[in-house]
Amino acid sequence: MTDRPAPPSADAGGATEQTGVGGAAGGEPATARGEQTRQLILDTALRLFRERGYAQTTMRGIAKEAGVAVGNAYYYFSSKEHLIQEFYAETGVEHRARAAGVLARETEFAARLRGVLHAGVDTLAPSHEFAATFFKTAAEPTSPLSPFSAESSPTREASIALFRDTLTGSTAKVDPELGDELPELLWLAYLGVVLYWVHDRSPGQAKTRALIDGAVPLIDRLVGLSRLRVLRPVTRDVLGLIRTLRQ
Amino acid sequence: MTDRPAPPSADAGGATEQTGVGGAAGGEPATARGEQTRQLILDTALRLFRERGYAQTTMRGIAKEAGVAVGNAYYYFSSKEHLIQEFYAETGVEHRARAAGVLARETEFAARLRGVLHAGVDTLAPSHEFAATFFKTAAEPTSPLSPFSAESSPTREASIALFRDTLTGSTAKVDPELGDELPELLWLAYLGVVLYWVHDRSPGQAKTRALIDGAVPLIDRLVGLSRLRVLRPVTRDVLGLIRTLRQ
DNA sequence: CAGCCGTGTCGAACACGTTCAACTTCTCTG
DNA sequence: CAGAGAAGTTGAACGTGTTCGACACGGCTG
Repeated sequence: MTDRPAPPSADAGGATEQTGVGGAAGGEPATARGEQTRQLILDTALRLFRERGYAQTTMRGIAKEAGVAVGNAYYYFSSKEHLIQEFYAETGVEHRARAAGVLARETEFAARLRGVLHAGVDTLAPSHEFAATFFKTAAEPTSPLSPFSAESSPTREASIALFRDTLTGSTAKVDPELGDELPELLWLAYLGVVLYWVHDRSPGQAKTRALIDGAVPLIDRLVGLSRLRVLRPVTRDVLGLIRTLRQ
Repeated sequence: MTDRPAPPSADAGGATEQTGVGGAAGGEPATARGEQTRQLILDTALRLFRERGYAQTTMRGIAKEAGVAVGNAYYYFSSKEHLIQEFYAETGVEHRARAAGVLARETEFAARLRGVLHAGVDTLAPSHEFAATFFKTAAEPTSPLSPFSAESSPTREASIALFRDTLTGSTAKVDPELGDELPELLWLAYLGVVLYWVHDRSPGQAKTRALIDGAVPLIDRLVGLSRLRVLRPVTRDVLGLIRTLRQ
């Protein structure tokens, strides 16, 4: 069980890059062979996560299933948690792809926002069970997996950009001062939806759908109202508070 | 290092109860000796958590420091995480004690709410560093430590009751329909404050204080507006949505 | 071609949370 | 007072995530 013959990989020649970024775990592989192994481990891990759940999947199990040694997995991913970072990235890409349709079709802000939020939940849906298990990791402030962390920055910025598209591509007329902050606020609202979704035990997470359908008109109305003269001071206060709180 | 003489505890006689609730970990100790050991382990654990942080504190370390065997700790607390449940309970009690002063003094809703929220942060303040570390555990939906879990029910209900006091003891006139739900909503807002506090890296968590001071007037204004005839439909919608979403 | 070195790979070893079967201590029953 | 049985206690052992020193591969320089 401990011995294995040489890997049967009939690998195709070798594109040889010599970047030498230095780091191991976390850095990109420098050779084609490395890239291949990395992908193999990652695919195996995400598959097992979905099949057995996060906690039930062991690093030894991943390594065995992928036909490599445990240490090899740690050469590419500095921890079990870091495998999730890749899950985030994949999810983000698929979210944008799913949202593209609605964004091309709709021009009303409410319809666009509703579509983008539903697209996000659609993307996550197949992973609900295992997402609930690992979610706690993302909640830890010091974790690199926190949506607010520096390491999550690329995924986060991409997600905020999606909500910026949602807004700017719409016919909504927004207080320009609010318009600068709104994409980030919408992203925060999306995080709230995901937070609710993770805890949502209703069949098919139907309640999360209800949350989206109920909250979107409220947000839409609120955004519209923000331009009213009477509410300007309130808008100002809220924006001021938000700017103070941003860290 | 492995041998220890008999514990020096000069224990005072024995009140002998015979409840026989059955369970071990989680159930209350049946004898005075048990109660004493349980307290000892708990005090040691919480002290070490604060001194070294949650992750850096090992069960072996707790046991050693308390002068008991590892297995003994598991006789009283079914997991390391369950030690946190006790931290919650202690925190809740202290929160109420700290809030009592403001609630006895103030009659305005905004002042009362502000006082209660600050009291909560005051209570948590000494544990900021270690709270951030273990916070992730509470975020996992399936965890008994989740503030929404059945096992957290006593602590949760007590906390909601505190916010009910905050409201009913005030001079605020609230839409009665909203009044029923508001305490729970305020508790949710408090969770939001704690969530922000956990991520708050500003010195002395000053930004969390700013959040409270900024958000309380907004909540106060919102609650007041809810009675306006024009906003009744909106209030209705929001309440309807909340009722749907409650799980 | 020899040697070097960066890249990739291995698996034993470590510390941890947790379990469990055996043991001790204590109290109440007969 | 004997002993049964509950309550409490023990520490070795298990499986886990993670580390680390050693080794293999392969292309480049001399």
